[in-house]
Amino acid sequence: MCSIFVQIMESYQGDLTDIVRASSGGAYSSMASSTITSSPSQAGTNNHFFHHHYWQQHFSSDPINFSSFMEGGTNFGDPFSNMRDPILYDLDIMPSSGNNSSPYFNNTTTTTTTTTTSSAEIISTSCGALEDAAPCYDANTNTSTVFGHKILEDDSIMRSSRPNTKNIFSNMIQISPNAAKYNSTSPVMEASPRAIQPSAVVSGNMINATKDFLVDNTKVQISSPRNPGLKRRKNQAKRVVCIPAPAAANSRQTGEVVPSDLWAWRKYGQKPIKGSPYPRGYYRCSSSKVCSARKQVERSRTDPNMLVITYTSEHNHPWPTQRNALAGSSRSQPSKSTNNASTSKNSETFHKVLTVTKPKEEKQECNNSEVNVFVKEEIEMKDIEKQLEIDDGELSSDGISYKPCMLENITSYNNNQSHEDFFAELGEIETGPLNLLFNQGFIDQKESKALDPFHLFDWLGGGTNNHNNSFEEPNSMRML
DNA sequence: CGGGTTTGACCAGCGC
DNA sequence: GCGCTGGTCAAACCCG
Repeated sequence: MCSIFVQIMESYQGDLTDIVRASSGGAYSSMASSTITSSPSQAGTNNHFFHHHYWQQHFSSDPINFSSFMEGGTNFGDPFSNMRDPILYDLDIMPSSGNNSSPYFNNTTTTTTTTTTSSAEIISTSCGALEDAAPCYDANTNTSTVFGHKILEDDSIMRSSRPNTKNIFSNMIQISPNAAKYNSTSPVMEASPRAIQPSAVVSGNMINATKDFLVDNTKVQISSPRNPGLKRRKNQAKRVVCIPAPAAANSRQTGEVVPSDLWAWRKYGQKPIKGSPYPRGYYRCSSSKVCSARKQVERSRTDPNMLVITYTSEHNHPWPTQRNALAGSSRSQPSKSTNNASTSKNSETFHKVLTVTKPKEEKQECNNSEVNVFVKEEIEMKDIEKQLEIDDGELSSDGISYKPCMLENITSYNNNQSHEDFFAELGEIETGPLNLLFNQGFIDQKESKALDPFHLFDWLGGGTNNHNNSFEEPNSMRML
């Protein structure tokens, strides 16, 4: 079972164990737990259905999206940084014609926001979400799936805009507490790794941000090394991806096996972590010297078969368009053995769980049988936590722990609409992240597929580049 | 030679 | 204030 968890929590300390709370219970994750563990048949069925149809509809005609998703779904890259997770695409805002007409995206680039949101704002807007939308109550499971919407609302605070709330996925990936960083009107485009502040800008926002960065690169501010401000990124937004560890076929003797992605990473450190027999590797983006993106790779303490990849900050540049930009990553690429059992397993189903996890609670590790892939979005949530503690009695039952929106809404679709309707809507999001990128001026969208400017076919097709020719599609991909 | 990794040292945040 | 811990630096080295 492949599960993707998107979580928001405070000051994540880099241990995946916080994440898994969502799947195994806890005061703040009972809803998520109910879906993952208490309703496996339903979830599995729905997700299998979703997976199968989604792949067929979404990727069969779009190799770029396909490849990007392959990275996220099976090759375990970092599609979550700059590429919108196709599953999380907002069905309403994604322009079918690729004209970037979405007001949502426009808002992300024109709204100046703050990076902090008071608990009152969060809670009140959450209530607003409940009242206004409350679209996802599932009588069968006695759960409400408003968290995605909550995030939407939270996010909308920062955007001074409220997207259409029809879509269930629209907000899961739009967690952008620092979206304003990339605002073209921002006085300074913080681009230095030493100067940049944490950002959870993701996907579409990032694409826009990339544009802004390119257009307005005079705003780039490069600070001197040894900027003390980055030593501890307490407020850093992080995403944690837990994946099955690829086989160590081409790992170096002492190196960790780091799954490939479309970004070029350079390892700059490795540290033994207290309490863990496995070291943590530190990587930074090597595509751009001013890119602040970093990731940490370590093995799960309790399940060495799982890799925990923590992404920090965001890329401030497009995907590397030159193969040589990926050259360095070849040394740490997984071998063709990525098509192992667990990988194939991952592709069978999808779960997406968006939940709030109370930090520093008892931790649990990835459970390979339950969770193979999950993503956690983190933002500074101290205020939220405070409010949660205050309102624990009320919110723990229906306000904080949120059942996975995707599953619930799929269920809703199952009940109220045909699958075809649901996935027909998904089909509207066929314009993938790269297309968005193209829409931002990189290339004409209509030509994107033919031109394959990112050489994704080469990467996926076993070309000479050793970065991705190690990729072998999992069984589930062969359905296509 | 240019890119990567390795690894010890340094530094800052945090808890006591 | 001190020690622990984690994140980063940078020199040395490796690899294609």
